[in-house]
Amino acid sequence: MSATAKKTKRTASRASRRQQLIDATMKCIARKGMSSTTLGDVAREAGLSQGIVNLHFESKENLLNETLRNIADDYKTQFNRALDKSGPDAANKLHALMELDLRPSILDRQKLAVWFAFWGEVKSRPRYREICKKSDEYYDEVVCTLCEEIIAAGHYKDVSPLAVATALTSMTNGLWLSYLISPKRFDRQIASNAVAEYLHSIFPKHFPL
Amino acid sequence: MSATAKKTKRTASRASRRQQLIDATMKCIARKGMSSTTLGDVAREAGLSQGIVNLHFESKENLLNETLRNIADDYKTQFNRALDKSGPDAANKLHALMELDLRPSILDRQKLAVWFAFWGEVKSRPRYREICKKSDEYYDEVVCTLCEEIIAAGHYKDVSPLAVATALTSMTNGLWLSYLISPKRFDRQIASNAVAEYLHSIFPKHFPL
Amino acid sequence: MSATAKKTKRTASRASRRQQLIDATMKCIARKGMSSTTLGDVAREAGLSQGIVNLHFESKENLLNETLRNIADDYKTQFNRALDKSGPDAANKLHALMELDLRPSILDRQKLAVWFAFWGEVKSRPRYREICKKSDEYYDEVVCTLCEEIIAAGHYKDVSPLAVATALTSMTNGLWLSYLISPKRFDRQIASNAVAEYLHSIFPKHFPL
Amino acid sequence: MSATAKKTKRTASRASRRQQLIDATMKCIARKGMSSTTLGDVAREAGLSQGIVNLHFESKENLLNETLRNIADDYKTQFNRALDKSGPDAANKLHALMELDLRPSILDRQKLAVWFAFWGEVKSRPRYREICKKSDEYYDEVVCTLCEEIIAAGHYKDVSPLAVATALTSMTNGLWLSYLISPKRFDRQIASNAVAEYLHSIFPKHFPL
DNA sequence: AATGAATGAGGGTTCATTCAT
DNA sequence: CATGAATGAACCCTCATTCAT
Repeated sequence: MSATAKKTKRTASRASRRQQLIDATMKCIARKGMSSTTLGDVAREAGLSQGIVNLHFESKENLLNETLRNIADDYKTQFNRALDKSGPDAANKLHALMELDLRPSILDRQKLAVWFAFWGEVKSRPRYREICKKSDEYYDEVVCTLCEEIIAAGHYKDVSPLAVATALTSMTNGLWLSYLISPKRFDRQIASNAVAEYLHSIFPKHFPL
Repeated sequence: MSATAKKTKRTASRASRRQQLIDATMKCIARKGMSSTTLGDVAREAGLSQGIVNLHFESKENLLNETLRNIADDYKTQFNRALDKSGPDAANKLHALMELDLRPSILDRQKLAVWFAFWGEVKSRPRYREICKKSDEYYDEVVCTLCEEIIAAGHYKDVSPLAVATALTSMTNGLWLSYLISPKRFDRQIASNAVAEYLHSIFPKHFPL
Repeated sequence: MSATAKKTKRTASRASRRQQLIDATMKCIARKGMSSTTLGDVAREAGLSQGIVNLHFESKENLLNETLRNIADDYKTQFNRALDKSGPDAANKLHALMELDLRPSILDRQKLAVWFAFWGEVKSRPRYREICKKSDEYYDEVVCTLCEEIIAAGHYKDVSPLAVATALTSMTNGLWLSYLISPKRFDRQIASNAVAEYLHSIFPKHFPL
Repeated sequence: MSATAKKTKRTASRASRRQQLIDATMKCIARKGMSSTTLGDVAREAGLSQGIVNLHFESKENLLNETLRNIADDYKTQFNRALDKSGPDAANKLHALMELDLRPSILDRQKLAVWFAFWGEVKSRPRYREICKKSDEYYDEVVCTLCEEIIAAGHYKDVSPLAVATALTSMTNGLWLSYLISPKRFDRQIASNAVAEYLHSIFPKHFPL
């Protein structure tokens, strides 16, 4: 085996070990909450030894930052894939993005617990905000642009693309919260209807019932 | 001073000390985050001594529960007041409730930080859910009922009250999150417009632009 | 009421309050152990308020010293009474003293728990030793003198009064320990027999079976 | 080094660290008393760090239980060795056991302080009783059986083996207390004589002066 | 790279003591 | 004399971090 190959393998191994630890972190946060999650818990969940997190992440703070980055990247990937897979039509794309947020791979209680765990600390930890800032702005821009296109195409009067984008984004975030807090009362169909009804009432031509 | 007066005073004093500690707790959570808030921080914030929290709340867990209950009661009071103050008209009431959630006394970054701090742990601490459950159901019912009344009054077809209520509640919750995460990008006017636009498009007769 | 009467009454009241607190202390030590007994426990047991012990005893250390002194005085009183009540005969007196240690007023698990609680700390708290020293020496001397008288009266050969006194005192102390540790296995009759058999075997003429 | 050897070494090391901490605990109890012994004291005495006790014993309670078990095991070992080393003769064995309790390795003020520290709390901590129960019953049985054998062999009339066993066990326990409380007044020779004299007077044929 | 024993700072909590009432 | 709220030192315990293996 060449030195390069070796190095490659070591690197790969290192990356997968980091991912393994991040996965364990998310499981722990979902199960025990952020404030009760210890590095020992994470190591145990990963089936590894006590000191392993510091070995791979230097500090707990860093592990948490990377965990947030990981979940944010995960979302971004799905967001872009949803955008790509849907046809070129703006309404189609917008609908796909809204539905994405209700898909089981996103509307997943474990993942939501992690998101809200970070949001719960975001005011006191600006770093968390920084990690998500760019993507958040990107999502807003995409949604806003789509709205603009639809408004232009449909000649909708008195409709502010920014207001609609704000409403849509807020709505899905709020639905996440509902599902996180009371999963039993939550009904994915009703949530979907709520979004659909909203889109229909704002853009009736593009979103027929 | 009579015995009754004494007792009343002692009781009042005890209650106010508890409130003082709860206020300090909220400030700390907002400033340092839930996972970094220690009882020492709370005591210092309140200008009192180390052991004071355990003296009045027995445990940190209990302090946190009471803090959540306090902020939930605070919201409930404002909710009911908004309901009472607005006229008897359902649309009026609904509008008042939506505006309430954007009023500075509610859309306050410190309070939101506290709300989200608790929501961030709600999955792993069912107690938090229990504390809010009843009020949450009450709010949902009120909003849903108002929607039903408006739908009946306006003969709106194809509008599900539950879907609208869900959309509205989710929207304000989502707006809270936006404001918490990026207060600078948040624009209260746009938020207000987003809600108004939605209400107008769903119930045009009741919510003219 | 005259000033003197008042003073007398206050003094008496003060003494009885101290006794009340000492009694509460003994109950607590018996129930919870010395290391878990707090001044709060004592005050609660006495049905009084938190700060009461410091008011009457200045410090916990002082309360414990006085408690030991109290239980020691109590024993001394009973010891002397037993000595007085029994006839003038030395064997009679010796027998009375031995039986005293098995009487329910002495062989009482609560009292024993207190004695042993203090003995358990005696090595590290010389003050406890000092409190009991004089009486202990007095008891030893009395028992030893009685043995000497009996030996002289019975012309017992090869019997050391000091050794017998030591054996007797140790025996009753050891029986106390047995009763404290395993009250169910302890049989007062067997204990009594053990002492009687010993006395008989050493001083057969004075202690017939 | 093989995996087995490693494991063995790790295990051994772990066991010796526990023993080191137990030894430190006994020293602290003897020096400061049970109620003043803190985990910090124990760690300092062992020359290790604060958290070390919880690392190896989980809790203070557990450390104390293990300390008692350790001292009880230590005694049991010496008891059985004394039994084995003495000849097959019952009187010999009984004498060996009595002498054992006066040997410096047992009649050691530090060890006695530990024993009495636990006995001082035994009423409120049934666990302590449970830890010693089996051995205590074993000792009683052994001593009682030896007495029976001697009684049978010597045709001693009117001698209850249980009473003698009780007397003997109590006596040594009582002697321990004397030594603990007033080591200066205690005379090992007198103690030994007291026991010898008793054995002689009860079983004259088997224990000549 | 990985382990896990060890560290020690800092957490929640207890409690002897003080003090205003 | 008595109360009980308040204090703050010190306790037990946890846990992020280090380090020898």
